[in-house]
Amino acid sequence: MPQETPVDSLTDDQAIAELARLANLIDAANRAYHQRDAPELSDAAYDALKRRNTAIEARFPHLKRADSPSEQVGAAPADGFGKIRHAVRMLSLANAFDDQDVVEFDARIRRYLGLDDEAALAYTAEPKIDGLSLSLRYENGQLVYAATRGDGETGEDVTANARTIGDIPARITGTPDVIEIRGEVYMTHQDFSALNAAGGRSFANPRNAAAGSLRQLDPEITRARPLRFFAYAWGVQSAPLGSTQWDSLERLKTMGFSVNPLTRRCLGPKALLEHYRHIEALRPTLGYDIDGVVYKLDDLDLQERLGFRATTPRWAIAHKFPAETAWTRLEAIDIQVGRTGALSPVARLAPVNVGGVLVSNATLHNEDYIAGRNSQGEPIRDGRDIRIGDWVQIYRAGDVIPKIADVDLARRPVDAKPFRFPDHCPDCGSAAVREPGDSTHRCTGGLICPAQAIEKLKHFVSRGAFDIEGLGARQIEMFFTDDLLPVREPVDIFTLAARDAANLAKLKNRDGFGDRSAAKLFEAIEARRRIPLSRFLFALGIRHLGEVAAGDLARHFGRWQDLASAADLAAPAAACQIAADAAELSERARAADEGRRPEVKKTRDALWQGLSPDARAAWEDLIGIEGVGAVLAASLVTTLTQPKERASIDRLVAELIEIVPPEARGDAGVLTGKTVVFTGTLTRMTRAEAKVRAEALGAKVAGSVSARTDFLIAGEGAGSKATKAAALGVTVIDEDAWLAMSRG
DNA sequence: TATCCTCGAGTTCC
DNA sequence: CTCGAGGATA
Repeated sequence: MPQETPVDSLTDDQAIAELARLANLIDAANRAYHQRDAPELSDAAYDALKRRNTAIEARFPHLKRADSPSEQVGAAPADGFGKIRHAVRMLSLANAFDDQDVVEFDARIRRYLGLDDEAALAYTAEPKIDGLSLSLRYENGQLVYAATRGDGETGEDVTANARTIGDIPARITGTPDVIEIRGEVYMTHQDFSALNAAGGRSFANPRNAAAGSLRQLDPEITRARPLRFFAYAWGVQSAPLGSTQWDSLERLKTMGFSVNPLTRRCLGPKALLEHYRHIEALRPTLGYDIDGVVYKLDDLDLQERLGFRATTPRWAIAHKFPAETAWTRLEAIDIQVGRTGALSPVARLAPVNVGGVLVSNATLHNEDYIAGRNSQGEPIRDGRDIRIGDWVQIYRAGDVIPKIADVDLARRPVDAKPFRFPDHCPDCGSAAVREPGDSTHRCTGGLICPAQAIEKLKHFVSRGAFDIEGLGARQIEMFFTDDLLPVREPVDIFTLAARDAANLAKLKNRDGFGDRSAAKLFEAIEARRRIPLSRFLFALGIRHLGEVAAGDLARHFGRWQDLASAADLAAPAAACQIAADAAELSERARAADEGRRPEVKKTRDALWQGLSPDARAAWEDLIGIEGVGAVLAASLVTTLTQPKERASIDRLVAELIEIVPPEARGDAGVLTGKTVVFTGTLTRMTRAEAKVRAEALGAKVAGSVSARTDFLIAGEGAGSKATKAAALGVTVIDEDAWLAMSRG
């Protein structure tokens, strides 16, 4: 890299050239950051470019460019692509990494369907192409749009580019009126080498090349790139394609799509594994990148019965090939502080190429992982005795997260010492303690720890939470340390505009902001003064309270005020729970020392006796919510009733216009709003299946019978629950009645 | 009390 | 994407 001329000694002409060069570099970096099709600059290098640009602009204000990078916020969403909402979510798949995982996948499905002893199930197995997934929508046989996967819900409209790909027919015949075809866009090794040799830019690997080519603003550039497409799935359809996965794929072929020729139908996990080895053996000769084999349950009716987990279908899995590895030196171990105060060690590595990606960091999880053994001194799974200066073998777990696979003890420096985990927060200096039974050290600084505060704020504006456009991690860090417009807690975000108006120096005149971006940011913030209760709760960043639990709580309470008062009522109970846990822990330790059996129930009961009925009722109500247990409840209640935390939340609430209660569950189901409990053995469907069924009909499925239960569904051999239900006057129905009801 | 499943939290590179 | 642990269940 050439030595940079100091800003002060630049001539006007040199400054113009330099500003142009910087604008180009920064623009390219922004695009790379956004489009993932080029190697990215490090944050430090990126910042250095921006700083130099700003310095030159300050020295030569009259030379500032119209498209100055300082006018743009961070990586501007430079997309010329429209957004398209997928009619049916684009899925991701669960992964299997060894034979055992595949056997379990099959076993899980049989268990769920209650087919334990029956003949082997049929699956399809096909190579998992390492490209990018694309969804094609055809209406009356015409291609109407093509969308990238995006986040699964919404993708980018790349229709014009998709039309230039030879494997993608513009028109298909003999199909349902409306159908979405899904598949993978990829580039062969040969085409990839030719493209890179032809000059212009060089891509790191075929996948990046395919991604970069598909996301060209000019479709003519895409046309010139040798992209290909394999179809493997379908979304909405007005008529079924077949009754099995296999038949449907055959149907796709007759429509004119390429389906991977190595797709096979296999009976049972053994056959799947055989085909996996076959594909693995052929891998080097295929001429395109694959990263595993996908297995799907063949029978579509069974697929439908199995349904989905949060993000993945239960009826499919991706069996990944072993990851690539590389050796490098561990130069240092740094400690990062998370939003809950967790201290996480990170390995700083001499940069090394692992499967086409330059890796310089790797997670080390916690103290035990680095030591290779737990606090009792027993070796732990995956753990290694890792020391600074060691040669370590890196792989990317699931081809993404860098991890340490192995340590070369022969090359360990003689003076290398075991890593001593810090007992203080590297950021605020507070004690960092590791609770007994916990694997992580936690900073006890709470609200006073700046690292925690920043991470909490980042979480607050993140996607599932307040999701404020134009306010990402980078901006949060900037505002946190800002003297004029500080943002130290969530409420500060909502007072930004007013404070900016009152300031002499305006945000829009700052580095990294312009007229437009400042106004847009304020607009985005305004829009969030109305926020769904579930998002609001999730945004608070309370430990153990994630998106799902936040949704559960929101549905249960409906209004923020109701939840807050419930927390106030339950406060003594939460304190009691925590005290009882602590007492139990020390009692167990003492009992172990003295060689007697611990007495825990008594103390717990004694503490519990002292509670007011109101407190107890409020607590029981919380614990009664499905998915909410004592740990979450205690965390929630103590946070909400801690005076400083609560004051901060109240300040935030005062700035909001409305915390919107969740919409009542659609009244589509016959069981909407009802709470049902299952007991005994169901003979015609498994418990798990029945639960999903009931929920689809709008019911809440609880584990135990209470006065709030509407129906108890009693299978064979129902016991105490049935007795209790009778005593409480709860309606008890048998399996036949349930089947009739659930068919509606 | 033990076991299974799902969620939460933390992390990397693009 | 993975690990740990919370929560549900047998």
